[in-house]
Amino acid sequence: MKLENTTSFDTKTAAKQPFLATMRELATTYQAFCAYDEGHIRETGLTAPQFDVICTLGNTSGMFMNQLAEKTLVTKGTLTGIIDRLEQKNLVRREVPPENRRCFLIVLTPEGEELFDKIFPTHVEYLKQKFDRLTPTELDEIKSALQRLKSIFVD
Amino acid sequence: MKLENTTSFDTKTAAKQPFLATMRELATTYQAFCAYDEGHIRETGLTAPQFDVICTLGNTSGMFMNQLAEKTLVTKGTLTGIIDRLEQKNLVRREVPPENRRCFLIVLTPEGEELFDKIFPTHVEYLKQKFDRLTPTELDEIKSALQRLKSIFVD
DNA sequence: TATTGTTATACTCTATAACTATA
DNA sequence: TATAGTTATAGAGTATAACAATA
Repeated sequence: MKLENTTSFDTKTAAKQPFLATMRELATTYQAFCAYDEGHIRETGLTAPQFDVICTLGNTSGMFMNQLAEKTLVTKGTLTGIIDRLEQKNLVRREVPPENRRCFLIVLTPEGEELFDKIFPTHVEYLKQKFDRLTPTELDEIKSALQRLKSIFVD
Repeated sequence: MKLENTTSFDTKTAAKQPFLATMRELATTYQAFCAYDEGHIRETGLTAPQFDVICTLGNTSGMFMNQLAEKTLVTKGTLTGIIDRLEQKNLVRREVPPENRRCFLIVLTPEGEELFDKIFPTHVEYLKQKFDRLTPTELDEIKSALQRLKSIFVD
């Protein structure tokens, strides 16, 4: 599960600060989503960061470590370890582009692509099962609400 | 940061599945919040799970391991380690209730309370700075939207 | 000198399951 | 037997910073 934030506040404080309820709702909603999401990821034999890397590389012609680190929100040092383990599993490989030999292009191997093709549509379908309970309007309203919430953390 | 889920999907798939945009919004909003939240937690010298435990114990008369594990969403085995480290820092202690010597009551030490009293209001204030950018109505709309979203993961 | 990525170090957390002590 | 928590095991991710190779 690995949650980062504090979701339990004593009631005295919560009553005085209504925003805490909204914040808690964000955390618990994300938790509920993650619990569901991970239920499926676990079955793939990958860890969540590994799964994320595979999905990020899927349908691309490869990415550099720094791009991949940015997309998946892990530091370059951490990504090195993740890629190492995916390489051991023969799911990705490092290619050295001749024009800039300082960087690696991380590419899915045929096995990696095969896994992606197998797990990705299944995963989307698995998620869709739940999200189908929302009407298109609701889906949109929720998206807008989240965008508004996210906007307060910018700058 | 430690995120659990996949947020990048290729555009082809995303176009066909609008719910992915909403899902991504949930993840990135939570990320934005966490990045802000953790900025402050780091300064306390605690890890996020440790901070969560201290905040959960604040203004209570103590909690049993199993209650605490449930509240903070970690397994009891993991919590043992977290409490061990907080005990080493002299912030919490284990008390054995005479009526049931199978369990421990985890209580903040005076140092722990002092830390809580110092960091908790500061943390709430730190968060409030951002949430004050939302009107009460917006705060409420966002909360409702999140509740609706969370509801799809129940059962 | 700046950039890309690796390595080293050391720690925290995670999952799972077996185990101890108490009830 | 059931419950509360610990311990054992093994692995994965995290942060930070120093480092090598390339540009």
